[in-house]
Amino acid sequence: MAGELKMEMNEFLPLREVVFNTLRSAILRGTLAPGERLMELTLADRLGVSRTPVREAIRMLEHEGLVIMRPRRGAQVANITVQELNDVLEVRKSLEILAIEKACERMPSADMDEMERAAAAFEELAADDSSDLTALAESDEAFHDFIYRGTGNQRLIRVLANLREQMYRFRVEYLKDEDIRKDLTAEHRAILEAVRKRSAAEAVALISKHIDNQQKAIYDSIQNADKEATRS
Amino acid sequence: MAGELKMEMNEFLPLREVVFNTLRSAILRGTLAPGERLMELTLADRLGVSRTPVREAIRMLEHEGLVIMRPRRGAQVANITVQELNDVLEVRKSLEILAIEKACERMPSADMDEMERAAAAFEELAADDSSDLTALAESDEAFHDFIYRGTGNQRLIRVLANLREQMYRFRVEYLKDEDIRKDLTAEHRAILEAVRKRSAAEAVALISKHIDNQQKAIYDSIQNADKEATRS
DNA sequence: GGCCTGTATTCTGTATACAGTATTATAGTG
DNA sequence: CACTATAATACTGTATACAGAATACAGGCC
Repeated sequence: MAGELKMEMNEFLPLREVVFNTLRSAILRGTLAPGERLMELTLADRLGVSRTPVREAIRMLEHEGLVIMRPRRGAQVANITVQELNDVLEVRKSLEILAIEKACERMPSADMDEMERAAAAFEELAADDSSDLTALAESDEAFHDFIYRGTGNQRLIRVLANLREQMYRFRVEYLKDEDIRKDLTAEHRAILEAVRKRSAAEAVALISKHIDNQQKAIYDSIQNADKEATRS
Repeated sequence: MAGELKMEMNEFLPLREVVFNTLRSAILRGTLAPGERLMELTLADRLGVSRTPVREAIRMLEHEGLVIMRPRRGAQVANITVQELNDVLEVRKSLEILAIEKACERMPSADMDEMERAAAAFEELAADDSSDLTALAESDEAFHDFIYRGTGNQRLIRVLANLREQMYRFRVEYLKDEDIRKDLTAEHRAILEAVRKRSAAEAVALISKHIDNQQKAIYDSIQNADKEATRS
């Protein structure tokens, strides 16, 4: 917890964004553990900025659901419960289905070619055992972003992006397994084909399966984590 | 636009909340017009507070979608386009359907009795021509809140509440028509019965209709508003 | 020994000050 | 008269200061 917070420098971004990104990735990679208190002055000192941008960054994190705030008591890293995970996944599944339906209707054919390239890029990374899991996760997200964007619904894009963030902490876990990675590439291919055919029914079935698999993988990884925690 | 911003005083609420509520209702009731710039110092002076809580309140409004911010240029009251309204309603309909399904599964019978009372309260207000439309709108929302809560999904509750907020500016309009009010009470009754029977399919059909009607009513009221604007 | 109370300390909430960027107004030039 | 350059202004972004609430700890009391 005395982990080194390295500012993700970027000359021309507002400080609050830089602080936000820094804290966010610290939470997601566990440098800031769930339940840990986030004190404005401490963080400000450690990051070499004043309290103001830290404060604003913490408020942004609260909206992402990564931090919870209690009035006059400050913020602490959110401790995601299984219940909350279920809640998020329930909403997310419903919206992923909406998204793929609308994408089947509305996505321009040209964008499908780009989507294909995204799928190919993911496959390449997934096949390489040595590749960085974070990069792999980002590539997976890039693929799904094409579906989101295909809906042409800005609000839907925003809500889905936010819901996905809630699960960042688990996303890397389920990519470790090589079998899962293989399944994922196959699923991506199938989804892509369904969208190309503009067959909403088929695409919905596929994406439902895709989410269910992901959900199951996350639960498994939580189980394992619990077991390990018990052992030690 | 030099409208009087009266602070909604509340001794023990943080100032940012008070400012947030004040600005929010000013936007929703049109005291602050769409497109109008929100300048921190000006607002702070007018409300008799410093820039800090104003700043935080504006950030909160941004998340509600009532305000848009451009870096280094400040904030202005969001100008909702028909496109955005469509986007919100598309997402909202999908989640209202999810909500009623889950409510049919999960709502405790005891809560259904409370829901019935909420429906009755709405009917009473709706029947009285002289009643306050804002109060009526709130009563309508209270009814729907029971559905949301019946899902037991905290995240779903939050997302739906936020989406509903986006349409506050229009909500009063479509309650003015007495025929619509009558339809609404009938629809509420029917929904309630379907939930009591735990008949998800029926309830979904009803709520879809309910949302579609609302959507149509809002479009009509926009049309009328546009016509009036053209006339003058 | 356990509980309560008073005090010290730490932290948030709010106000204010300062710096630097956008925007607007003004003057000068072709 | 238009158009550019420059200066003034107005605002946000960031830092800092101050006040009061929450917490922790110590000492007294039962």
